[in-house]
Amino acid sequence: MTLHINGHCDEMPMQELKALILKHGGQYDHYFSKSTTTHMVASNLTPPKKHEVRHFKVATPRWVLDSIAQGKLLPWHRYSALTMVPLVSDQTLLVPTVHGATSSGSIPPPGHALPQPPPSTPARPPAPARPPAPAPTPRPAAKDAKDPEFLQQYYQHSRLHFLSTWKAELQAMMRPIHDELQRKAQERAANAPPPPFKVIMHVDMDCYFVSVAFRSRPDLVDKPVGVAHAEKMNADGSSEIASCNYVARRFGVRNGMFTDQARKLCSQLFLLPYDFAAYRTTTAQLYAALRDFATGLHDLSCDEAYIDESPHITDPSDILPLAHAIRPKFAPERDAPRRLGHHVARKLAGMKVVTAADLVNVSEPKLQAELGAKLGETLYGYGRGIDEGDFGHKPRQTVSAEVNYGIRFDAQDQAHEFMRQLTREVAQRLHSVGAKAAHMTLKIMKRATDADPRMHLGHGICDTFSKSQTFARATNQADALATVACTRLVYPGDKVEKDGRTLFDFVRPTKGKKEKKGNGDEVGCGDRTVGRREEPVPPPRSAPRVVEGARNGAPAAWIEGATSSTIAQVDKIMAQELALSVLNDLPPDIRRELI
DNA sequence: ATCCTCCCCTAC
DNA sequence: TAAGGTAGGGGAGGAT
Ligand SMILES: Nc1ccn([C@H]2C[C@H](O)[C@@H](COP(=O)(O)OP(=O)(O)OP(=O)(O)O)O2)c(=O)n1
Ligand SMILES: [Mg+2]
Ligand SMILES: [Mg+2]
Repeated sequence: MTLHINGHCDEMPMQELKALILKHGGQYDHYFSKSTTTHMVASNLTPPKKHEVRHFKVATPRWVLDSIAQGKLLPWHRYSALTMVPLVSDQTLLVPTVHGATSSGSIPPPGHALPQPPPSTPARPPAPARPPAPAPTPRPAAKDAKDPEFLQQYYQHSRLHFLSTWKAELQAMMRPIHDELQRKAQERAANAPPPPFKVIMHVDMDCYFVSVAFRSRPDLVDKPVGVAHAEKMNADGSSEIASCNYVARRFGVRNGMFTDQARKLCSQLFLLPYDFAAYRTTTAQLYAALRDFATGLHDLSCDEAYIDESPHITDPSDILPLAHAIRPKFAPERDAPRRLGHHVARKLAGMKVVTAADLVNVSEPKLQAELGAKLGETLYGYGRGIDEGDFGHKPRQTVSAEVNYGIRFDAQDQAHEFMRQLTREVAQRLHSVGAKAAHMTLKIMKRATDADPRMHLGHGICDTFSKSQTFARATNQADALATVACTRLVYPGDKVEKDGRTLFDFVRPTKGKKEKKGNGDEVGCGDRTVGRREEPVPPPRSAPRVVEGARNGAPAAWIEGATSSTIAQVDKIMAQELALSVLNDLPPDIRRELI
């Protein structure tokens, strides 16, 4: 059973109550979750709050203390914290509990029952009533990017940030292993005939985040389950499902779907929380295991890798047995096809290409005309079993930090302060990989006029703008990056009188496209004014100019209002020594020009 | 031709 | 009570 404590309770500090619950075999939800919380514990609820939670099982802390003291689970309704509210008759409205029980007063199976004091640890006697705990006043959650704590909190909770940064860490971690495998491969090539077949296996963990969550919730393996942040219990909260298991997929639930939509498809869906630390250790285990099977290893993501098995294969019939050996539950029918993005898939469907086999029916020029030269050629090859994709690692070319959530600035200094935080982040990452950048790009997303105003903290429909600049010298200094971002790529416009709400003003505004995600085949871009070569970075130009730009014919020299997103990206990163040596190798006249 | 800048798209 | 990041491939169109 899983309890959530609402507000503070009169009997004892919340932390102590929580510790008691955990100690005696209960689970604890920091946030109430419709799908995992079985009971709520509350001392004093305001009438509106009572109304809000009237469909849930809400008991007083005394219920927990008495149950522990008596060594058995007492019926919660004797301790209901909702006595002022008439009991509802429609119990079917109750969300599933961890045990699937929907009737009130259900007693969980013994294995999960709250009172199970181990003989060695006598139950703590019920705490005597005390005065209310001193107001714990934890710092309120940072609401949006105006809050200086926002960035850190956001990163702690963003799964996409986790995926991306963990992938970069993985690649760094794998480099020595990769080098070693490469060395062995060269040795083999020198001493033995090349393998008759090139066999690359694609290893991908099933519903990764959910599978990790199952380790602590084995009771749910047969249920439809997703991993997502807790939703607001009341009404309209919804969060994105990072991963869902195959039971849930049978209902149509998908990774990346929002919980409100998912629940319409599958009302019994259970949602479990993230556990980023566990993903890390599990991924490390995965890669350690794969290294022992493979003669080549290409890390793709936290749950996925290519392994080169060519030397182990002398005949095609060896392939499946080997795959079975590597993964006992290997299921050929689940072998994922190459997935296509929305836009490409639509264009292909227009050519009557739905499966890979259909690709043989389309000529290469036709594919190239529809999809671009490169992708057309690549897909033409795929249709014929040709994949020239290389299996190597390239050094990283860019480092970037980007936030498109919680961006709600009212004034320019807020926006600039946030830019300073982002550039500081980029500088730190450069330092951590021992690199400097020779180029920087700033990207801004501006909320489109037709964006949905009810949007919570997401970015919604936006126009995007970007501007980049080459540095005279490569740098990894946070201050330098911040200066460039705030004064060279973007600067406070002259027309700040606009309610004091001018936020960013592109030195050279460009016309943006319609939206970030979604069907992006509107008009192409254009309207680029002259790009004259920028001066070397420090010192910044003293007199920035305002340039009129146009989007759909309207003057658009500044961006105003509740804006959206920011990215600070540095390009052409290089080892520190290299940056200097390249510079020193330049002919003196060019060098003087740069410095 | 090739490079550069700004933009789009994809994957996890 | 949510947490739409991040890196890379690549194209259009102008500059060189
Ligand atoms: N839109 C997405 C897609 C994936 N992920 C995370 C959660 C996934 O568990 C993990 C791995 O992604 P996969 O594409 O491999 O998806 P799963 O492993 O969840 O499912 P499958 O069994 O189809 O591989 O990345 C995410 O947060 N958001
Ligand atoms: Mg997977
Ligand atoms: Mg995967």
